[in-house]
Amino acid sequence: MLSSSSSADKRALAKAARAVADPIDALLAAHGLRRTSAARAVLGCLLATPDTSYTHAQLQNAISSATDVPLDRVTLYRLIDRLTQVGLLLCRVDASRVRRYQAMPTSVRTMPHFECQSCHRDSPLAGALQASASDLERAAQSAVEALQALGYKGLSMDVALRGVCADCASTQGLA
Amino acid sequence: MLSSSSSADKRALAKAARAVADPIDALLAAHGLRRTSAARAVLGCLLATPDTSYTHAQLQNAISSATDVPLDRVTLYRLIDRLTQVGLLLCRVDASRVRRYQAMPTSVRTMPHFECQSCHRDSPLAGALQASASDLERAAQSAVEALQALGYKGLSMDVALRGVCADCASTQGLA
DNA sequence: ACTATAACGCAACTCAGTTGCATTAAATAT
DNA sequence: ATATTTAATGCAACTGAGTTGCGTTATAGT
Repeated sequence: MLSSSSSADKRALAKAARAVADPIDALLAAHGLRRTSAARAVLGCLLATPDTSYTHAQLQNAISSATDVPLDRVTLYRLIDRLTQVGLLLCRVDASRVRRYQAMPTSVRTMPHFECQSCHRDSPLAGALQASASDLERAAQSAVEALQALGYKGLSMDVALRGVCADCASTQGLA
Repeated sequence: MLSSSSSADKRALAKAARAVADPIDALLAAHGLRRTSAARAVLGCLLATPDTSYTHAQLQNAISSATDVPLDRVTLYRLIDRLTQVGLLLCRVDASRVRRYQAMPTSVRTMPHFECQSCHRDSPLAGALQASASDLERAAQSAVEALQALGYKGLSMDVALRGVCADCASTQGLA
């Protein structure tokens, strides 16, 4: 009965309450991670800006300016690793070889992009390609669903076109 | 007439003959690059193994063991850059942040692959995903054609799925 | 053959990410 | 509630891929 609950019970209840109250704490607990201030800060920052990816440096900067205590470079690297391994974060390597992290998207959004091998610009595919892009997206969706049926978790798809853009192709000696 | 041809003419003819005789020399010349032994070696190696990508280290190793004179690290980096910029090579960054180079494919083959964020395995999508994969391929093909119509050259598409594979998902505390 | 310049080779450097180890703080057991 | 266990932190030193500067060599055009 309630009146006889021990202080241990009270603490457990308080913890559970906090975990339920804060969705971030709940997520951390659900994935077997400790609820540290650093983890809360990082996950909070990334969940607040879905579809936005940060490099390690950008993330460290964002955290440091938001909180008073800046967290260590290496600690952040390891924290990110943990969050990624349990499927809370999505990590990809961009064209300039740096990793970019973002909150794992809930729905599968595919934004095909083009990387020029000559000028190294990375542009989203839009305009004339809208039609093909939505075809791609539909195909991607069914691929993802197939994988989910196999037990895969936290799936995300990335479609990259590479080549030489029209600008670079015309200003170069090309075959 | 032939009997009056200067030595300069002879050399020019010899060059032209060699360029025609050797498709690699022809490619280099057509893209405004000098026909050096290093360029011939690299392009030859990559054209001999289409759909196979090499890291810088693998390429340097392959060249060095094939020829007697090993070429400099930096020289190889710059050579690769040139070949890529003119559209002869395709460059992509793999999951472990290293660049992989291969001869620019002639047709658009899309081989969707999956990168597990936990075990970091990179596996081609096959089996149950064959259907979705071919859908993807068809959609990719039309996107590429649209870009080609806009003047883009040497196009290639890369479809990457990321997430946590079934193995990792089951052996982890997951939500 | 002569010259201009692209390509080469070496040394030193940068940048993203990693490893080892001692210390601190969550989570769990007493 | 305190003790214990173990995950997470912070620091320093390291690694590995790729880059920059610069003097030298070899190719392309005269």
